[in-house]
Amino acid sequence: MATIERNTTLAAQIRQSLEMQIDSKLLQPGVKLPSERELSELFDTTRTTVKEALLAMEAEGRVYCEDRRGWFVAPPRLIYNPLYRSPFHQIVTEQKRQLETLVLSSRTIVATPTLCQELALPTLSRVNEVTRLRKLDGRVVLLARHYLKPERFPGILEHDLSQSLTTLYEQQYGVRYGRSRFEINPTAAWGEVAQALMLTEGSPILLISCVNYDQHGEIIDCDHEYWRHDAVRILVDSQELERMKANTLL
Amino acid sequence: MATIERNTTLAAQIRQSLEMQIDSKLLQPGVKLPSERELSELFDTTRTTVKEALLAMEAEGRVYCEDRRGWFVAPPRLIYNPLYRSPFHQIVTEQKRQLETLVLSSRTIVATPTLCQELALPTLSRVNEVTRLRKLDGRVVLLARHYLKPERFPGILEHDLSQSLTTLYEQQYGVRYGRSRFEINPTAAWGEVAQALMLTEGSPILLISCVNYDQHGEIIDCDHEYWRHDAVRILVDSQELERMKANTLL
DNA sequence: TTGCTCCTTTGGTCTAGTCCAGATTTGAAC
DNA sequence: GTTCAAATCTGGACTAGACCAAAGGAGCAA
Repeated sequence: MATIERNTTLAAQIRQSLEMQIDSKLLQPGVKLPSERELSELFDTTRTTVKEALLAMEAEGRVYCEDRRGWFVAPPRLIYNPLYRSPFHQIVTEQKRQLETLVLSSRTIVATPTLCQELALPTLSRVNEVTRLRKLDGRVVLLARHYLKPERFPGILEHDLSQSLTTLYEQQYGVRYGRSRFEINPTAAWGEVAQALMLTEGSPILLISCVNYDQHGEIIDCDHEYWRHDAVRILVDSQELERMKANTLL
Repeated sequence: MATIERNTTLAAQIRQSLEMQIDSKLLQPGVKLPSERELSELFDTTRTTVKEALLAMEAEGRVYCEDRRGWFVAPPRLIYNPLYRSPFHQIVTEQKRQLETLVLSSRTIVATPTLCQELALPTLSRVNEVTRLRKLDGRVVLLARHYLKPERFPGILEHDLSQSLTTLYEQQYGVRYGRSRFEINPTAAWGEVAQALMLTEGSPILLISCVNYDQHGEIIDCDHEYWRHDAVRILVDSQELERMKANTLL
């Protein structure tokens, strides 16, 4: 009766073996695994097969890979509610994690057609773009690009953009978040995004696009958030919106 | 127009080449690509390299693979709002797509610890499990498992479960959806899930877990939805909740 | 038509390498 | 200590195959 159908493939055995090590805490989150070459010797096989096992574990979010640096045990996912527009720093610290923000660039650009549509702008409008890289407990997990209307936030690019934009909006411009809208797309990382997230070109990522409105229902800005897919779990509760609204009205 | 950028890698060239064919509509959504062997001959390379290109395109949602059947051009994603609990059939037809539902199993089981927590049940409770496979324009895209409290829906397993559960709840039991809560996890497909979705073990998928409440705030049921990641785009608008609530109150 | 085999095609799994580019480390010069 | 170049280590890209299992089609029989 208790015929445990052994997963026959070699890659599956490697996977099980590594998972046991992780589950038993012998391999702690963030710790580097032995190199693909070492693992292939250890399991008496080739790099190809080891890689296959690692890719499947990566898809599940058990391990992650940093380009040419190695494979690591994945920490627990950050729980994230894109509707809940509180300062990101707060979300992170509430979960007892540590956040680090790097401003990669901030400039004024001509909006792409997609952007014009998202921000309800006429074609060839200029927008401010702020690109920031976020690290969770020292690990790069998110590349966020914010796009804002220049006339709405004059001179914002002169401020320190490594702090919370939410706070900056409110304190410097008296703008507060109201409702918002978001979209989630599982997609692949290319070019700058892949580089910044230390991913190989074509790796699967999660793209979260938010459009945010102020207390008067006017569009404030939008974000394109490129997440390492193993680093996040999206959670949305329709009841939480009640609380949010209460806060906004205060 | 069609500028072939000199992306260095061979896999990137194959990708660009295939993408051009798709973009130019020479390869229509749902059409089968030549086999990996044929492509490797065509591009004068090996299956390994062709596969690398295809995997990257799959991650992006441009193509998809069905286990031992071949590679196909991916149709547009279904836009889906997990908070908006209208009959799934309706969501699909509104987007001019065709839905097919197969009931894979319906039975009473002992709830797993996770399930007990989600449904706020005491340990070792029994729940009804309904497993359904959904096809979009003939293609398998979603495996959904519904878990419901038996005492809440006596004899429900005797009904035709290929129709809308929302409608069945309302018409047979007078239960209507109120608020809900959902979670999105990018993860990997194993065992039955992989088989049902015609995926290879360890392929990346999207797991959407919903907990649904009735008009009185009592838990009705929960779903575990295993989506082919290329088939769906999640869209949530906090304003839409206003409309929803208005509907519920009527 | 229905059911059944058998064969072909397909991707899945795996071997055993090679060469390359970027990241890291090491160690010597300053 | 600091700086910088060289050596080493890592995964990325790629070759050229092999065998396997499942899907699908062809053809035959009831």
